[in-house]
Amino acid sequence: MDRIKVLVVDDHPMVLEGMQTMLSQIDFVTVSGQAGNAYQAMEMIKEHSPDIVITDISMPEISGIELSAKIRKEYPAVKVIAMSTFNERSYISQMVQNGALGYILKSASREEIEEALLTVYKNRLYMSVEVELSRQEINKIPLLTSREKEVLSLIAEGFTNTQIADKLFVSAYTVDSHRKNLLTKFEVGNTAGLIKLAARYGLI
Amino acid sequence: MDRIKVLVVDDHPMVLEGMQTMLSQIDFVTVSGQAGNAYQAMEMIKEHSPDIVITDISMPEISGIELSAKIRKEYPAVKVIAMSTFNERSYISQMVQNGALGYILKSASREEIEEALLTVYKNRLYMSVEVELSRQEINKIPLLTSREKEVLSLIAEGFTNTQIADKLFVSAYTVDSHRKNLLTKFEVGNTAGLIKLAARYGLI
DNA sequence: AAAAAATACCGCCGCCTGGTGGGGTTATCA
DNA sequence: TGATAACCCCACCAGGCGGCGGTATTTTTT
Repeated sequence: MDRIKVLVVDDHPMVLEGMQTMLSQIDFVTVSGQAGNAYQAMEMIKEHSPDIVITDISMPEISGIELSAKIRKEYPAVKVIAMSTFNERSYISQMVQNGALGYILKSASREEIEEALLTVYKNRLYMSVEVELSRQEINKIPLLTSREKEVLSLIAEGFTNTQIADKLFVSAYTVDSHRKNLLTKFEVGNTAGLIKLAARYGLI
Repeated sequence: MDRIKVLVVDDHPMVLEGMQTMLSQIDFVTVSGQAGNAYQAMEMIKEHSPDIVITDISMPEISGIELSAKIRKEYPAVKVIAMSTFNERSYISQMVQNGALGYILKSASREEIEEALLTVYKNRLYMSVEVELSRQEINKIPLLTSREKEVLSLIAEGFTNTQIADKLFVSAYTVDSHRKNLLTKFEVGNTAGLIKLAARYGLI
């Protein structure tokens, strides 16, 4: 097998250097270059035609998501692995929709990067374990009605049942019912637990 | 001037490698080692006695904050620079309280790391520009006593005053007092607002 | 000695929690 | 087409506990 040519894209120099070092320790990989933004990345692809592009998601100007779409359009043979921190899980589906074949976290070990590269090279989907785990957690996020979302936001802002009732022109009992349904859906026993989960899921 | 001996601590191998590479490009720096956790870090300090330790904040088991406190206690001559991602700014005040002299983000450039090292080496405080900008928000984070942090965590997990009292072997009245102090310190009117702010500040 | 933290207590008001059910809309199917 | 189910929004009640205003002692820290 030929060595896999990899291009790394990230606006953080530290990550760029770290990835470069880690990739150079893998014997079947040749790093064909580094790019600090999407423009540089497109140029490097044109010049070096890498097999795989590993790109950060959140970058100024053009995001990794847009870059991925651009690559798929102009260079469909080039495979994309998306990379992010723990806190950007919500982008996973967007990346996959835009043609990314892999998804890893910046905390990935050398072994994991190796596996991701090999899997994606064979044109198969790779998801890091942590991502997969958090995907299940995402599926645990209850489906809320629009009214429930409304009430949840107001509770989070510290309003009481009565105040919320006044704002929504309904009885305080009604607000209370919504609150209770929220507690049931989130499987928590009181407001504190509710707000904590809502914050974790990015709902407030 | 002798070369500054630097130890890097981070549980993400990619950051470790990246920082190592970037530091090796600075002529007045010698990297005296890498550590993947706080235990390794303490051993390396004992062995190599570095001038400066650059440590990640959020690490499993022992956090960078605790590590910083430990270093100040056992090796007061060793200076600490804290490092985090964008999303963990709330820890800055805690780090400074625990003896860190500098604070940089993982997106720092080589030049910025250089400046941070030189400043801290002279025993002066260094804050990266991005951090400085958000410091005003950080100053709003109330200083909590250890007991208050404990109670806050338990409230966030959904326990009632009585349950918390049982866990801490104190009266429910006491727990209530702590709760009231928390509400006052956070300037909120009820538990919902308390948990929301605590979550935003990364305290729970 | 002074300040801060942790502890403990009282009483009132009302929000919060647990349980129950009615009216309206939509979807599906016999 | 009428029946049934599912879901949402709304409403009510009883009781417990939280929210909130105090006061005060003991322990620890500075």
